Amino acid sequence: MSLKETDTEQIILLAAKEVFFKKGYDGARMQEIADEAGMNKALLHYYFRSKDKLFEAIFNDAFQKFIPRMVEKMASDASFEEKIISFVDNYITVIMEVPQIPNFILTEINRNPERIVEIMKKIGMQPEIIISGIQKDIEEGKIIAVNPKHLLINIIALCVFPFVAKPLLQNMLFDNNSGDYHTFLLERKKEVSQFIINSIKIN
Amino acid sequence: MSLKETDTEQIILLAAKEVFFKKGYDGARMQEIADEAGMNKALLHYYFRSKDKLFEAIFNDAFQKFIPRMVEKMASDASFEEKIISFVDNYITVIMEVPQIPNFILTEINRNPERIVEIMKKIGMQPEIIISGIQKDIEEGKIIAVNPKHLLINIIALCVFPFVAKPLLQNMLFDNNSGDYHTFLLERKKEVSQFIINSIKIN
DNA sequence: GTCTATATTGTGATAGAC
DNA sequence: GTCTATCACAATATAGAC
Repeated sequence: MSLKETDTEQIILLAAKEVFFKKGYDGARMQEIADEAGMNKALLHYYFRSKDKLFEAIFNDAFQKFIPRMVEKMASDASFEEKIISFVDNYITVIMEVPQIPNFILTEINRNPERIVEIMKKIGMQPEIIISGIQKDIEEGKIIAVNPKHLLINIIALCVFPFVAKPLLQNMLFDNNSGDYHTFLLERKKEVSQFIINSIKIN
Repeated sequence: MSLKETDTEQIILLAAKEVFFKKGYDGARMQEIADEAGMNKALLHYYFRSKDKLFEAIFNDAFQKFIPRMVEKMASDASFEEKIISFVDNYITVIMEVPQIPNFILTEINRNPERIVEIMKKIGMQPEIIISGIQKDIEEGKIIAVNPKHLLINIIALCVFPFVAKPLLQNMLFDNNSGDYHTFLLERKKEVSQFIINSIKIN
């Protein structure tokens, strides 16, 4: 494949990402993507055939980024504290690089829940490994007895929610000063892991 | 106003809610709302003039339900434990009555963040009252020293996130068995308040 | 108030020149 | 590979009969 061909394709993907992230599938317009990419609508179809195919490329890539790399972190031999600190810090850092992803993914998944079944198979994220990892830590007396599924959801919720609800929380707590909210999100790396550790540590 | 007029209006609102909740503003079609309501498109415009106006009616109502009634609960003289238990139980119960609301509100707010400023004024939810309430509990030594804003977000995140991410979590943890997930959400009333209390209690 | 018919504009997609 | 022109259909909104 020539360099030029790959180039155009990447420009389209970048533009499409921009528009789909902001407007969602239904709100996005091929015309707007073309404008954003500085080219013609027809060219989008030449490279991706349809709006659907173009969207799918964006969605699959974003979904990969959204799914936390939990297995490596949580299934190690480190102490639970270390595992939590490392996971939370890493996950929030990753999301902050493309903070629109959580809202985009959750919106699109709710719009079309059937999509999940097929996606999950491709990814193979195996939550059972994390669940049983937590179970093991409980049995070894490292943390108090909790329902692992609830704990897992709690961890993810604490990391992700501030990004999904950003416009609301930003206005509610900081009068829309985006710099403040950014600082707030950085603080959360420590706050969240501390919050979790406190709630499950053995006294 | 005659009974018949109010009747039709209510039927439209009910149908619109159904469709807007599922598809969002951009995905919703006036035709589908009309079908759902068992009447003609023209009638929707007769009662609400435009898709925008109809949407606004739905959105404002849903937003009211989404904003937790925190002030009453959190500003009382009860112990912090009691306040948390009461708030979490109540909020999750309210959301479970119309579980599509969190995703609907967060999607639409991200799609059009400008909307918030104006809405927030109307509501007057005064988060400062809750923040300073938490501050007071800290000063009185009822709970450990934490950043009140982070604690507030944590509480809301733990309650709301499982609804926003339902399709994902349901598939991830329960192989799409919706009965299991419903039970899981009911369990959270206790799990979440316990989780919060553990993390901030003084040893 | 409620319906049918229609105006009008928007939007994904393709044909065909260069 | 990239562009212009255009098709075909979808969607909001209105006109006007009943």
